[in-house]
Amino acid sequence: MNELTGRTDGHSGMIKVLIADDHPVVRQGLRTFLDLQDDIAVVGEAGDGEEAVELAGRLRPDVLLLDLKMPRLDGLGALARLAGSPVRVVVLTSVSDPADVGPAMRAGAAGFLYKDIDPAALVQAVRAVHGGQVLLAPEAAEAMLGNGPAAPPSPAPLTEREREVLRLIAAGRSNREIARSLAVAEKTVKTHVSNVLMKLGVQDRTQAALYAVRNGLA
Amino acid sequence: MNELTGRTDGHSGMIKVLIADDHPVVRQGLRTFLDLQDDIAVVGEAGDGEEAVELAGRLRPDVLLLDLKMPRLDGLGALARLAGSPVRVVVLTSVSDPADVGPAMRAGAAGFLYKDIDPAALVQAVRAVHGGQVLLAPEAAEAMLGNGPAAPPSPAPLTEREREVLRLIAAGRSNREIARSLAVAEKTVKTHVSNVLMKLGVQDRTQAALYAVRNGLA
DNA sequence: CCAGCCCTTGGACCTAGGTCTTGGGGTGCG
DNA sequence: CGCACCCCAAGACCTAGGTCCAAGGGCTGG
Repeated sequence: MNELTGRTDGHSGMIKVLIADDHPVVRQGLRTFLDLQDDIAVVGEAGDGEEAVELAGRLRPDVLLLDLKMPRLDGLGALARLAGSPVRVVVLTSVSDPADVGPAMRAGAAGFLYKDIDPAALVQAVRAVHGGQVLLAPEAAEAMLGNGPAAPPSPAPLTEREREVLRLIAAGRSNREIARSLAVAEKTVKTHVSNVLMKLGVQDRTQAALYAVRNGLA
Repeated sequence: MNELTGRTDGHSGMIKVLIADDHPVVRQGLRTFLDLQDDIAVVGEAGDGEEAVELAGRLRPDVLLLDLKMPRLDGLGALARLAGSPVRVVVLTSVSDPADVGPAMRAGAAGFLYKDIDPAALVQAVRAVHGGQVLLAPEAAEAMLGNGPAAPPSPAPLTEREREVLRLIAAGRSNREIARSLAVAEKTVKTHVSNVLMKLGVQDRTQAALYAVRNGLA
């Protein structure tokens, strides 16, 4: 929409930010600091993931600063529910658990930062993410690279049989039913399913079904 | 579109029929007989489920006469893949296996008949189905009623927690992940999932996910 | 205060789903 | 011809998903 000047002009380009953290003082701190920037407007605060998802839908912020550890619904859960939403989500966590990085990025986060970040850098980060960039704290980046390329679902071509199986998965059929429909052993179907999962880069049949319907392969 | 006179007029209301059966002589028999009717036009023939799905998409018939036992992809499989298609599918089977009726109807069949049907009755059936009716051979009807009301997903209300779990299922998360996100034990999640499946009237998480996205609960 | 609902957890149990590995049957190529 | 490669199929094996059953705590309304 607008260029990446790192700073949009006065009023029309205000970056709307939503803050989600279960700790009120953190929210307050972030809010007052971010509001000082004349290109950023904090439009809301959420105390848990549930609220974050709800407010993200209503307030339509450009950027969501999201804590991971929260009651009711945590950051990862909220992230999952925001799939497909236009909001740019920046995970902002205190505890540095490398195991969270992969799932978060795979779930569509646009950034992964730690709370010890320099405030000025955070502001820069918000602008960068709003501009379309993805950015990771150094430690997070390391964690990502460590466990391999998590998100390269290289469009490996499916074989005829595999497409067939995928379509039936997307129709909600069980392996047994698929086997009957294709007149092969259930074991065979499992093999095909396994290959489909690998090629699509997903972990189970449910994700495969979702993938299929979203990409019109249904 | 047109009234249910049981017989649409001359040329504009021709009922386009596609025949799917792996036995050529059966196809030939059906075709010649149906083509004698001046309100019915057989627009194509398929020798297996694969072909049936393909031709249904290309020829856009009004009615598909579908055999169950077929190579490559059987009737049930074809039916599953035609979900959402406007084609009215009439299952036309030779073997009378009551166990097939439920799945077929649940998969969206508009009719379930046996091949020993009186030809004149078949023609009537094609017209009726084209007119929007659903009809079952007596034996099929019995089989349906026998195994309970297969398709009354009475919209039992989900509890707050259950909706939450459903949304996460629809996001493709595993029970373990959902448990982490909601900060509860995995067993708890399983209980919720189980309840959701029951209330939605589906058999597994994949179907639940599909249900959720289709009904906008995602 | 008790009844009833919701949420939670646990244990025991069974089955569907997935992974890994192997082998047969094409087909293309040196 | 022999080799390599791919698709399909299938057996052995392990794990996640789901069912059934039971029970305790919190909240609400009669």
